[in-house]
Amino acid sequence: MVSEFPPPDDTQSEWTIVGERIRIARESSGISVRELARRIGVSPSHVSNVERGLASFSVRALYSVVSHLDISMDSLFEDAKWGASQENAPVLEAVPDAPQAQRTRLDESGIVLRRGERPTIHLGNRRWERLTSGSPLREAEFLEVHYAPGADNEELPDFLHHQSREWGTVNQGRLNVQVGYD
Amino acid sequence: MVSEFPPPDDTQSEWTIVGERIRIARESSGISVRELARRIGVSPSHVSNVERGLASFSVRALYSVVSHLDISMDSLFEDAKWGASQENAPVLEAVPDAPQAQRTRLDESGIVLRRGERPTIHLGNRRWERLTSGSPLREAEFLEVHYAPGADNEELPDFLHHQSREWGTVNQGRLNVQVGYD
DNA sequence: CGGCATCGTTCTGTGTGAGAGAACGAATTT
DNA sequence: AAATTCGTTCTCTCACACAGAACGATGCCG
Repeated sequence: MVSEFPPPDDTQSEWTIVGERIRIARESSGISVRELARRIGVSPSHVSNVERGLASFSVRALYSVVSHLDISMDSLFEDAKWGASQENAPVLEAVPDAPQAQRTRLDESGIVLRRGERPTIHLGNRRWERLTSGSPLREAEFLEVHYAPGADNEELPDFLHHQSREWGTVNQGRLNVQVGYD
Repeated sequence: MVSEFPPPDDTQSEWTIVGERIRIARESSGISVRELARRIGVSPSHVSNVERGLASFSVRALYSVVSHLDISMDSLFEDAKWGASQENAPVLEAVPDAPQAQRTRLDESGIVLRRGERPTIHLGNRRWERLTSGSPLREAEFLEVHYAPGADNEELPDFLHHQSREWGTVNQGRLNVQVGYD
């Protein structure tokens, strides 16, 4: 058999790492290839091949996998192809009395946001201070919110209802929270 | 043409909502079907069909979509099939002086975690108080951490290096942070 | 008005890869 | 030594992820 040149196959590296992560997650759960296959409704051979980067899952199979292994889809693909953002992150020390040069690098990197530099939104009797730099669209936002006494969110327009999860701690005072909306 | 019985097609509902969300994200970006198709390397017709739930993306196409639209994979599938957890969430008021019955429901739901009920981990000269209930594996953790003066993380074992992102605010004192590791 | 883009959509058609299923050797267990 | 169970390695096939052309609308410009 005449073997063709191994095609550049830029997806191979991607699926290889995804497969490895699935294997890690599966073994962490302490279940076998066959058991996982049974749960997600595919053949054991297929699971085996995917985990070794020789095959790939369909979206519905992948969805089933992450559901049963209780992991997130994004965690499987994070830094798979582009990323490396986390990998070769520079090792920086954010000590308060660091040399000026390093302080600047840290500040410019967006890793550290110092008080007084916080992007702030004033909404009537509320004040929102963003505690992180970077895009507010993706990932997460981290906010410090100040409500004036008696302030409320009643007049929130509908389009500010967003699909996401929120965590919060009350540092001072007393907060009435309505969970859910109709 | 003899049309077959429409198959139960339990994936249809799933892909329908995923398609809708892609459409919303695309239109929010202000780009056309053709433009998105060009960027992710598929035909415009295919994008159109996927957005209307008549076809589905491969994993690599989907990965390309979320990369270009700057959204997360999980956001596309959240509550798509199982969930509804967010949708029909009960509307509850967590007011401090609420009737006892409602207090109990809120506490048991895991939505509210009151002070004194926090799961706490003592690690030598550090104290970690979890501010959320629920599984620490998935999603996010929200912690209040107390370091004794001079305490550090030096002796952290390797396996505690985790793939995730962390945000933090320093409420009191002075904290030396090392970003990245080798 | 005609002409030209560009929009999203509707067809028909096809190549590939997602996945099945049987059989394998190696460990365990009885 | 028979019977499980493990992960793996084959071969084969059918669905479906996609392409590509053509469609009717809409809008723009002279």
